[in-house]
Amino acid sequence: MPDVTGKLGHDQPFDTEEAFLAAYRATNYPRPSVTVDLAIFTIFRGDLKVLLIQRGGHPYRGAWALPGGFVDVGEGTGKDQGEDLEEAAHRELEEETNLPRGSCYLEQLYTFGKAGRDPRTRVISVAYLALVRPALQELTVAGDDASDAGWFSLSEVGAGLPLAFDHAQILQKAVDRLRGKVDYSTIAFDLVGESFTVKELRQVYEAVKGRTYDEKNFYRRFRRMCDDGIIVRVPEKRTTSTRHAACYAFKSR
Amino acid sequence: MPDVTGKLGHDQPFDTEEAFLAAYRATNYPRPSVTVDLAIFTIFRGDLKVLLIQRGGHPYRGAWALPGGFVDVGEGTGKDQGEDLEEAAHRELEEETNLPRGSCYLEQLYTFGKAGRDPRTRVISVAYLALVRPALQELTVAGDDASDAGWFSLSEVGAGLPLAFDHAQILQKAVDRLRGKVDYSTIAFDLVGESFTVKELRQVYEAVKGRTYDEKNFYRRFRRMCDDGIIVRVPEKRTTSTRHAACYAFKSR
DNA sequence: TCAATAGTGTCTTTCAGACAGTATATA
DNA sequence: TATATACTGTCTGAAAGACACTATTGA
Repeated sequence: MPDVTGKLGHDQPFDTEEAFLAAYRATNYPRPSVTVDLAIFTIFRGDLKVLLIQRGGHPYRGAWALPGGFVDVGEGTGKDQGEDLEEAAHRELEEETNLPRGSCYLEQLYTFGKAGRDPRTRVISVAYLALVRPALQELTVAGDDASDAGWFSLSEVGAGLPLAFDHAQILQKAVDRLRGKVDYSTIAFDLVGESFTVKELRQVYEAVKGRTYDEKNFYRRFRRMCDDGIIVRVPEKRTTSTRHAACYAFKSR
Repeated sequence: MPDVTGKLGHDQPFDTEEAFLAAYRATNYPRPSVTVDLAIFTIFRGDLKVLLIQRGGHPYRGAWALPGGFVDVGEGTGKDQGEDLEEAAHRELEEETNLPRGSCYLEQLYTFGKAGRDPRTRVISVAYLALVRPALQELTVAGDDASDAGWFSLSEVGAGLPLAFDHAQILQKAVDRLRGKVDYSTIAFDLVGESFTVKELRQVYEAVKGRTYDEKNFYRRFRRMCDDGIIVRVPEKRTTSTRHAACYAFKSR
């Protein structure tokens, strides 16, 4: 039944909305828990990696899972409703990576709400997709610390590393979104350093899409982005080998 | 804090997952209400329409809103967790349109979870996008019945018809998704009849995108879809004017 | 001067947009 | 036979894939 009457376990009528809200008391109909789960990606040595944490307790004890946590809904009353969904995602991202807020790309992915996906109680999970630049990667605890968190190649996850809950499904959706979006958006620029060479950007595309790109054709595509003002030259030069490569930066506006 | 330890308001340790779950009791941490809201579109006389219902009670009494309702989470225990999120969307769609399940296109759109979006209590809304074929349109109560539900042109909604809650934002996102997806998916076929002429399909594209398409170029595009086997000829002919137009059908597989 | 990587040019196909013309059926 | 609508063809430009060549710099 739709909420056409505005009743949320309380009877009508009230003349004004103020009066209604003042008298309103939330019902005790069962409510689900709502979590935010994160598919955090980075690129490390030409490989697309996802951040996983090992579960210390039941259920799925010992299994690897996407990081996440509960959304703070405050007291749930009209006044104190807690944090925004997106705020929760930012907070979790910050907690998991130790990176300053706003340093990573973050977008909502999909909401997973099958009954029984968590054996404890009804949990609806709003999944987010996050991208960490290689330069920031070393700042994350997960980088070196071989504790209960780590970056995993997608091939590892696919081959014999089962994930907790429906996280394999969430991860798949995140990869699909990333792969699809890289073609028609500027999302790739959130997976390279602030300044980058043509080759570096190409390697991001290759890692994300899981295929190679023709070097020459990619140069042309790159130059078109320069012509369009999406990318600008920066004075810097990269000197990894004999000849030095020019550096570029993404121009957000 | 992420749910790395598996604790959901209950202390460790348990040797087996079975033992843990048997002893598990859900906590009384505040939980949000979760609703499913629907942006249901159809095309009527070359115009993209959305289904709105008028709110009979507070808050936003008298305002128009997207149809929706609460997700049934059962008792919230391990055993009885209620209906899947998608199931809730199907149920709402069925209730709102009176159309048989499976007769409409349905996909998850986005989850809206800003604190304060509902003045009563914390409500997280999982929005869905639904499409109703013109042929089915007349079967919906909203068609003729000038009661508390009706199909509205987007221009009407934009110009001086304020929506309740953050539904204007939801609607905008739905329109954007529809507009974007029509170019690279087969979503348009869910807005025409089972059989259709070239012109009819073009009019769907025009209504969705809010622009005109060159007739001849569209024919070419149409024929490519025929060549690719996406569309097949059906014996039927449409006889709206002097010359009869050929009819086609979408070939899902 | 050689080896290794940076960067450029051409051919072809595919598809979209602009535009002009032919075919068919009813009145 | 006239007219309204169904349907077809050509030119052009943007962009992607395949492939061969030139330029720069350190060792």
